[in-house]
Amino acid sequence: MEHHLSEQELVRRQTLQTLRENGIEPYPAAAFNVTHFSTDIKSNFVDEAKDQWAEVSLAGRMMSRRIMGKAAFAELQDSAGRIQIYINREEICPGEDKTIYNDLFKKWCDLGDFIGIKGYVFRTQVGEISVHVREFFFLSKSLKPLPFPKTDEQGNVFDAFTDPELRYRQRYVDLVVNPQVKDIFIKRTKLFNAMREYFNQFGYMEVETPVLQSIPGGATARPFMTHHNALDIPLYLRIANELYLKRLIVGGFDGVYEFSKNFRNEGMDRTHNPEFTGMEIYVAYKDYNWMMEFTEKCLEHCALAVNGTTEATFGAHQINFQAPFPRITMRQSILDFTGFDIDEKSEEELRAACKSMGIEVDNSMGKGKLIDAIFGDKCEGNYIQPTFIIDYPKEMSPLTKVHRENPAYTERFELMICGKEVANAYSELNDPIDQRERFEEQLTLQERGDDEAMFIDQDFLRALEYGMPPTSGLGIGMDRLCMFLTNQASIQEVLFFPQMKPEKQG
RNA sequence: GAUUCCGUAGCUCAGCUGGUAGAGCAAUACACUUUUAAUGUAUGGGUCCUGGGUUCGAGUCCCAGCGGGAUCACCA
Repeated sequence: MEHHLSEQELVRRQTLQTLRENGIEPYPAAAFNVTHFSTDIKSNFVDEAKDQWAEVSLAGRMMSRRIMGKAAFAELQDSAGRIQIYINREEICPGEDKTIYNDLFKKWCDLGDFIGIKGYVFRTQVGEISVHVREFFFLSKSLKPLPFPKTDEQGNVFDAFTDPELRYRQRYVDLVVNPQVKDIFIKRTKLFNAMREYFNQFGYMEVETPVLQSIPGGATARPFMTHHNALDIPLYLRIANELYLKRLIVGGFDGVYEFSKNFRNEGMDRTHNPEFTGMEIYVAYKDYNWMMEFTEKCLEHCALAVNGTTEATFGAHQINFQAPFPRITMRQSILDFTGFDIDEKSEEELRAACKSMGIEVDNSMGKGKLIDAIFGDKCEGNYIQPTFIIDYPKEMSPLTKVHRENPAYTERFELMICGKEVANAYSELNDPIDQRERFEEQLTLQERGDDEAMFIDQDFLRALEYGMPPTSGLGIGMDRLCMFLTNQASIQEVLFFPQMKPEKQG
């Protein structure tokens, strides 16, 4: 593991020894009572009420230090932010013994070490709110030097810790030294909390369904495969949780939802990670029209909770999550951007249309895939503001109820933001005979060479045969939504630990 | 998977047509009682990603590999 230690690491290990030799435990067990956080002090302190700030106790990492002989300034970073502390030798070492200042603080403490301080809040000559230290405690030793970005008065950052590989592999370091990174993840948690809160107010129930599935259903994707030793059967990591949530609707719940880690054994890029988080919710006795309203209000609520406004910036785009969102049928969308009407067209006509538009096609593609190709190529990218694309062709929606007015289409919508799919919802197909036929069509597609067609889940069909109420379901790509709400172009920036190739072992 | 760029001190980076490895911060030592990218003086620190090749000589040129970024393709 550690076959080579740098000069600085050796020095810190030596200092660790020195601490012990002087009776100071570098990793003390006792709790340290924190009474205040850095940013609360800085935003609430007023000079007139400084008596209220006469006893504060903070803990965190020492991130910088400016020693001027018998006095010194340092910066303490806690979970909330940073605050300057002032240490005066005569005050923390009033007696003969000056060890705490001369040795412990000046020599045995390194940048990155955890310290605890007790003292009072004051304002320095240049006006910075700081903590005047009366007592100094050593809390934990840091043996590896952190990268220390510096910022000048104009806010220019020097020596920033920016190498993506290091940032992702050592996210703990990234979080310590890059406060803007921490903010993204705070927003991510706010997003999840806001969405939960929105669902819970209607009494919908958060549930857990299997991650290990013997039939990976509910979506079309290559699964990760594993093996259960005791049962001696193959198992798959879920690619979606849809079919299990619907079983719960069959079981009699009116509304169920789950934040689901899904796993897809496919390519990785800046919008795809092998494991990602979906949210799916199913509500009985509703249809996709109801679900559209529910979705736009939910997202408006979430945007407000995360950013305090429905406005969001994504790259060059200004987007607004204020409900309602426009609704456009897929037929109309394709008509708008290509002049081609997909209505009542045969597979051959669609294939010819694709070719004339310069879209690559092959013989494994059925009507659904051909239409999807046109939409993906010519339309999708144009929807910057949140927009519902509705009424998808039947062939590309095997789990969706046929449209009540036109059997060539289904009652399905996707929500597009900045040209990307963020949500997908249906009036759920609950006719078990129809569902079986749709699965069988998928099987035909599979035989034609479509390796993404769905597997047939016999138990799910059995559940439908017992009867499922009319239901609408919604799936949201949480990572993608998080990217839009935090203005991040890469999924790796909204995942604490994005997938990386294994590090080479030294 | 394709194309392209990158990998040098703990961090951020320089290093020209090949000729003894550089800076700032961080570290070490000393000085300094209100500094804030603290300051001043001095010092130490390198598997130049790995392995081959060309060459008298490779951080530099060539080949292969490893890792990463970007773009494209694939991917409900």
